[in-house]
Amino acid sequence: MGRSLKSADLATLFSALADTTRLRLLNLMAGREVCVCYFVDVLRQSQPKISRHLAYLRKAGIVAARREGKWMHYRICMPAESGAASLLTAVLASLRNDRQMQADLARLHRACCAPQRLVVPEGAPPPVLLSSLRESPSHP
Amino acid sequence: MGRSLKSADLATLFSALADTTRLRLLNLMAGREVCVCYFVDVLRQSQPKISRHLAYLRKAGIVAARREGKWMHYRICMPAESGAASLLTAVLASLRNDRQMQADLARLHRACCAPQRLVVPEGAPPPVLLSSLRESPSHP
DNA sequence: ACCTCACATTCGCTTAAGCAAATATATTTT
DNA sequence: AAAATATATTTGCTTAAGCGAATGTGAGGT
Repeated sequence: MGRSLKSADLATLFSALADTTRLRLLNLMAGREVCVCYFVDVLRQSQPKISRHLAYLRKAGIVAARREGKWMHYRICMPAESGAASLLTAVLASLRNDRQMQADLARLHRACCAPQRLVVPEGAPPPVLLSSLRESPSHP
Repeated sequence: MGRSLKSADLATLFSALADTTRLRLLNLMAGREVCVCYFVDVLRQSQPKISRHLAYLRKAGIVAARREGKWMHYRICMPAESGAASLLTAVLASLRNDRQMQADLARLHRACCAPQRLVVPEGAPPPVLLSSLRESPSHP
């Protein structure tokens, strides 16, 4: 289990969660690894905006990135601190009750399974359920 | 049970939690009603600063106030929305693992039980465990 | 080498948060 | 009614967040 909680860490975690776009991104990443182009397609927001929020999450240490050729895959990276980790888990559970979050997930699944309706670039690697992968969080 | 979650509400909740001073205040209010003068004494921060953060929590709807003569008592007011409520409960549980939060509670108990060491005004009503009280949240 | 694609970062701007210091308000005391 | 007490709000300032628009970067394709 992780070190004892520092309240400053908790405040930082909550700052990272205090934005609807970032919550939507985390919701899409719950249990899977997602390529940036899917975020842009599903949330219908500009690519720089998505990238900025992903960078924010990365700096907060709750998301990790993996490069695969031209594509960048993001996934949730559970905080080492156990209290923070269980909180984040509770947050992800709460998100599942939100209408918009459910709609986002539906849109993500449509993007993966109905290639003809894609705005996503051809050949983009679809989201993959988390199982493999054993890398350290990227801190650029 | 509360209405279905709106992600905007969640982001607002996290904004309210994204500050160490406010987390310390919430920790002190966990399970009891506390008079402002105790916050000032325990946290050793200026009275206007404490009041500002209490106002922030009140506007976010997670804290309610009750007046008793000169004194104002604050208490946690669980959000109607069930997802937000269980999240807040999880947060309060996490706070209990924090060293500083534990020290704050110890200081609060000392302030209540050792009147000669008080910086708190004479005759200030001590924190009371939540049981009675049935008022609507104050939205000034 | 050059070009394109997928993504990241910077710039300029607007808005909000946080602070200390000062001031205002409500209630009790005298 | 005046003074004192407990708390709240305002003011002025600094810092950070969020956005769109523009620009930079790294990997593949030709």
